[in-house]
Amino acid sequence: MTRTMNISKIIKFHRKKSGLTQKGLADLAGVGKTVIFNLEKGKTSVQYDTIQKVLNVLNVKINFESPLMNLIRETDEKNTNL
Amino acid sequence: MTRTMNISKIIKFHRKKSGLTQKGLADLAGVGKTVIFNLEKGKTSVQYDTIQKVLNVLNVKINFESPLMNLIRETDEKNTNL
DNA sequence: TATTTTTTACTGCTAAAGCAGTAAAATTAC
DNA sequence: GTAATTTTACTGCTTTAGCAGTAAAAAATA
Repeated sequence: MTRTMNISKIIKFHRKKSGLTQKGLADLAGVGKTVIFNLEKGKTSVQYDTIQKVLNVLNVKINFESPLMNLIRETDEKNTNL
Repeated sequence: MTRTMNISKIIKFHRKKSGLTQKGLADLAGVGKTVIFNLEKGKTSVQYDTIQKVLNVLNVKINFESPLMNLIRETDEKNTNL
């Protein structure tokens, strides 16, 4: 299921559901406990790859949505790089 | 439409479709040109809010997907904060 | 209740993100 | 073809993310 929602709430909810403490999640994700604390506090000046590490542990996928999105492969077939 | 894809390609594609240069997009997003260059180059150690600024200009939404996602509002109704 | 665990909140430190400027390479336009 | 634009790539600089450590506040547990 796909929904638009702030990261803060998503992380906290999934962490709780996983029965993890902030420190526990941080260790599993390979980040400092401060990152989890800050994210759940609502801080968004967190590096994208750091957030990815956390969401990976929690089994949360990041998707991008736009009207043009489905045109990428079809019109730009040569861009197999990147 | 929703798809899982790397930010790099998404940004470059949408920027081109918008007829913007890297500098042009950077200015509209209020970030440095280096950010656009790095993002399109594939760098992921970019701050989340910085990416948001860029994607906002390009009309790209970030969604989060997980099996638990639809349970958030229902089971955690009091969390209207955050 | 008291005790343990967890969360919040601060610290000083190191590494690096983000910036503007410049210049060369590549692309596009004429 | 040349000229203009755009992209790539590098600078030095300032700000800050992320880290571990500590401690107090809050929450959970016995």
